[in-house]
Amino acid sequence: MPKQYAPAEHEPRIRARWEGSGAWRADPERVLSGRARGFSIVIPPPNVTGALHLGHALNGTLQDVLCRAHRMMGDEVLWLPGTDHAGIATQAVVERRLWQEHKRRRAEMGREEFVALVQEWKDQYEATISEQLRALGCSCDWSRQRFTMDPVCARAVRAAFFRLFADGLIERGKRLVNWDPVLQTAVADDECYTEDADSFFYYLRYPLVHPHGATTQAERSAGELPPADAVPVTWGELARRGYPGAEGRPGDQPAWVTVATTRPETYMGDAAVALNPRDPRAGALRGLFVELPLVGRVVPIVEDGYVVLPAQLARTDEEAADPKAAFATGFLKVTPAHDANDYDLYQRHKQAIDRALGRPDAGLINVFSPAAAVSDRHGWSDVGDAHLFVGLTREQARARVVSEFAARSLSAGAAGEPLLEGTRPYRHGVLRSDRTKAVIEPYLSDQWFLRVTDARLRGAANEALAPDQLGDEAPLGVGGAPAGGPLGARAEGGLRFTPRRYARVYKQWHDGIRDWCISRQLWWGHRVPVWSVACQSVERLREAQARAASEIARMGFGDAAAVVADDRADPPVLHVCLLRDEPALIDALRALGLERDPDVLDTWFSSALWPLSTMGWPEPEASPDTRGLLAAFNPTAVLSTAREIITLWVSRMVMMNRYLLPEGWPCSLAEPPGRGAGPAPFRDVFIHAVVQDGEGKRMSKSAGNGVDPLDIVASHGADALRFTLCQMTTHTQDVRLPVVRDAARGVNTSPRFDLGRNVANKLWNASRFALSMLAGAPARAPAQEGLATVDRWMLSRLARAERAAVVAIGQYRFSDYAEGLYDLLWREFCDVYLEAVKPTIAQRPAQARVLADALDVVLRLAHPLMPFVTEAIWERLAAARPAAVTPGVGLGAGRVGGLLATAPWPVLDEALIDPAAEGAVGDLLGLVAAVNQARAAHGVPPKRRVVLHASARARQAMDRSPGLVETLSGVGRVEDEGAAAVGASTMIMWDGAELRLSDLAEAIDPAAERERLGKLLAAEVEKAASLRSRLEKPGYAQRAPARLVEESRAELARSEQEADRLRQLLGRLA
RNA sequence: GGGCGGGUAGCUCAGUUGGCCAGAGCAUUCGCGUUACAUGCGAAGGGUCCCGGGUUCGAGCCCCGGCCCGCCCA
Repeated sequence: MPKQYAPAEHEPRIRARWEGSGAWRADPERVLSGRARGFSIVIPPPNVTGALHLGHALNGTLQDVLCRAHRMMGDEVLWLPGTDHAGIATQAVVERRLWQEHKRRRAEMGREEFVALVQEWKDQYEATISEQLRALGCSCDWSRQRFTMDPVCARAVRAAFFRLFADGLIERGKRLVNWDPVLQTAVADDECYTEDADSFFYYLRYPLVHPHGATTQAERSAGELPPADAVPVTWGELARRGYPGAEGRPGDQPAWVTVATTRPETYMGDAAVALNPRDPRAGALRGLFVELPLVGRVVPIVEDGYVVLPAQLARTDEEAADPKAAFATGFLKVTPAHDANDYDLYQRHKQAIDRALGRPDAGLINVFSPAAAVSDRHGWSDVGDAHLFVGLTREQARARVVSEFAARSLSAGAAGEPLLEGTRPYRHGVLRSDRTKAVIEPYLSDQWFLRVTDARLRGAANEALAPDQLGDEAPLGVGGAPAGGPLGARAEGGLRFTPRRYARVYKQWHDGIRDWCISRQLWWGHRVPVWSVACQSVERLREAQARAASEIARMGFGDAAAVVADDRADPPVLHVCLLRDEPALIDALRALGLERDPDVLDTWFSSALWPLSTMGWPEPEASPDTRGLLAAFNPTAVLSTAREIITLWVSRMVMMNRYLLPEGWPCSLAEPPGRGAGPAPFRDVFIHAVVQDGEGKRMSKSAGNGVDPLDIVASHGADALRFTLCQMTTHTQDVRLPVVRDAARGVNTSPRFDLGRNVANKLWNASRFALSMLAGAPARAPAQEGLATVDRWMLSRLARAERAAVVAIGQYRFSDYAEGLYDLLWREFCDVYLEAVKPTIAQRPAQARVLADALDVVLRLAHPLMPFVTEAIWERLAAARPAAVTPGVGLGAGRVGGLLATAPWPVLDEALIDPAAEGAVGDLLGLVAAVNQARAAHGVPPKRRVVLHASARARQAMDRSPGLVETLSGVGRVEDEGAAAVGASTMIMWDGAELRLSDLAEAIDPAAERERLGKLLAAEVEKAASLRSRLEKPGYAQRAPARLVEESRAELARSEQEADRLRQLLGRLA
């Protein structure tokens, strides 16, 4: 074996052995027949837009640790890999490349050709991603790799959509969405970012009017038609109404209110002006209206607490502190079709506004085209004199509105003040599209919505939480207490988050959830399976509905088609959702005028089905690759992911799984779905930390601070990468990884990975040494001799480490797992045990056996974390180890191909835990430390063997672990206490007494000796003083537990005794 | 504005119901080519546990009030 572990020489070969063995392929039969417990994980599918980053590597490592550990513990493991089509992201990337490389637009090539092109891109990246995961050693079941748009997943999407549509949970409606005017599609909040921009508040004057001219209320109720023109309200009238400040204005002139806005270009879409009911002007304005300049629309004034009072009217400090208060006038233009807050405000005052404007939904006045240019063809009809804005872009329209308002005034003649009262610079956040950087337009459009607010979805998701997740009491066994089997079949009882605090995030998100817009105006994705036709009237709609229903029934597709007639839509529209593409039926629908919806579904719709679709739902038996999977492996054991995914994905998976699987699952899929009573798709959700750079910044391509996991595999090896990532994974929300540039290789790396590399190398060398000793040991000799204390110590440490590893893994404490292994391997197996066996192993077959067992146990415990190096060593250990195993140690053989990856987790009897041996070796290690400190203080050359004059007690302790102290501290000879010292000598303190150490050199430096003993004395005096003051404090003896008081007293006595001895030694020196 | 996480050695982090003079790795300094490993071994230095109060025999940990960094939601 070479002196250094060279990962590149082993990793490809071992990967090939693993993958060739078929050990990763899950067998649902073993679960369904009760022969093994199932343990499954579905991978959070990476986007096909790019290569994996360090976050993926971290998550992949954690999942692999869990899978490998459970596989070794005897569970049947399914780790299901796959990728996500990432609709908008992928389409945008491919469109950009298409333009850069071929100067072509997708519109020129048509939908089919474009989708084929994206497919090619996807194939390429999917291959890259799976290769990267393999390079990390991920033990995924590659035979079952899925893609969110492959036929199996597509079937699930179709079935889920159909089910939800038929149950009335999917509906089409006009709503405000985030609109990317470049891609011309709705985008989700998480596909946008906010950027601060310098802008202005514009102050626009809207004239106050009586809407109905001179008609009185009495005349109107008598059916008199109002005059066409509104009648201006004068300042005089306002003054009579008690409007503060109106007296100062010319009484015969028209009055106005001033709205403050950052978006004057949307004023054509105004449906009202709002002010706060607590505004002192509110009363005077009640019943009045304003007329929009140029447009001529007369809109009502409504009162709503949402409106910010201007700073001078603020009643509380909090109101005054609102940054908008400084800019507010108290009047808000309400543009429901172009602002989400205005939309909500409109919903609250819908009756009043619709009545004032004369028809239902009249407030939704969309004045823009999908490209965000002013348009009178998308819902705006009363253009009036505002036609001069039509056709302008948003930016042009803003400038033109401002200049028109500046140029016009309310009253004719020089006295008139301009409609533009002024502008003030204002810096505020502007929402932009991730993909195109375009400013997002809140846009009113027809979209498909999933009513996630329904109790069957949101309610079911919240109810899935384990009851103790939201309580204040810490649950027993955070994140899953091990109980039962090796890793514990935790008691049932619902979804659990680890760390637990994320349960609250999950719950709170649901409480504020809105219906989910699931349509996207893209080409890359699952196309909405609905065929529709708009009808001229409700009567026509009914006719069309009847014809479609009879066609469907006649052709025998009653179970595969759902018909919905929407008579509230304008115009009324008939929708038919199809479970499958049935060409004959589609032709028949076409003949009735129905056309397929061009939109595709939001990517998260298919992601939400991932634990179902990957396992073949709704027809798992249809293919050999999915047969049995759903029943055996859904619910999965755990989902491991990043925290921003809780809302985007975790919640939606829970809703879908609970909705689509029947109550009492696993049972027959033919059972009717339980209406939200099915199981959650996983028992645990582990939220891992986000890896940041050394400054606490998120790693990103654009910032150039990212680390490519494959660069680390190349430089340090996969095991080193895995160890370091695991070791960092605590339960905090983020972890920092200092990033440095490796100029020679032109890549980013981190010194932290050296730790992992060193650990792998340490394991390699320890094994190399252990194997060489085993080769020389008389393996076959029957072991008559008992075990030395240090052997029992080693077994005890192994037994404890095994238990600690199980607990750490079971609680997703990956850092504890890694550090526990580090201590076991480095501090105990290498620093102590390997040193201890050096002088004795050749004569002690039993010790050789313990050594082989210890190495085997270490390899097994470390395998989930560092699979490559442990597998490489285990190959060699198999040939070198003695046939017999130490009693109490259970080490089964590899189940498949002699692979460690398929070998059982070690079993170590409780009886191996030996506190006496641990205490004894601990004492000896204290002696070793004392000797080494004395050697260092006197500059004794490392090679020089010294003489230890041991007390009877020391000698006895040493005899039980022969050679241990000698090897570790360079003691060449042990003499009796009374024996004459050779050469220079010194005293060391051990167990409250001093021992002489001699033959350090020809002479020692008295100054150095004084310094050393002085330091020891000072420490001892400090310690004794602290103990004494504690004991002297009133109440300590009475109130502290007796055990502690006892210990303190004993410790003080020992400390004082040691200090006395040191004083004597110092006195003798002087 | 609401919620959450963090602040402990130069750096990255442990510190589980409050109880040994507060720990690890890296970095630093000194010694070492020592027959498993220099990706190693031995030793040393290094701390106002963010600040201020409180509870307690005892606080890094619990309570109250601040400050700073970060994340999520609105």
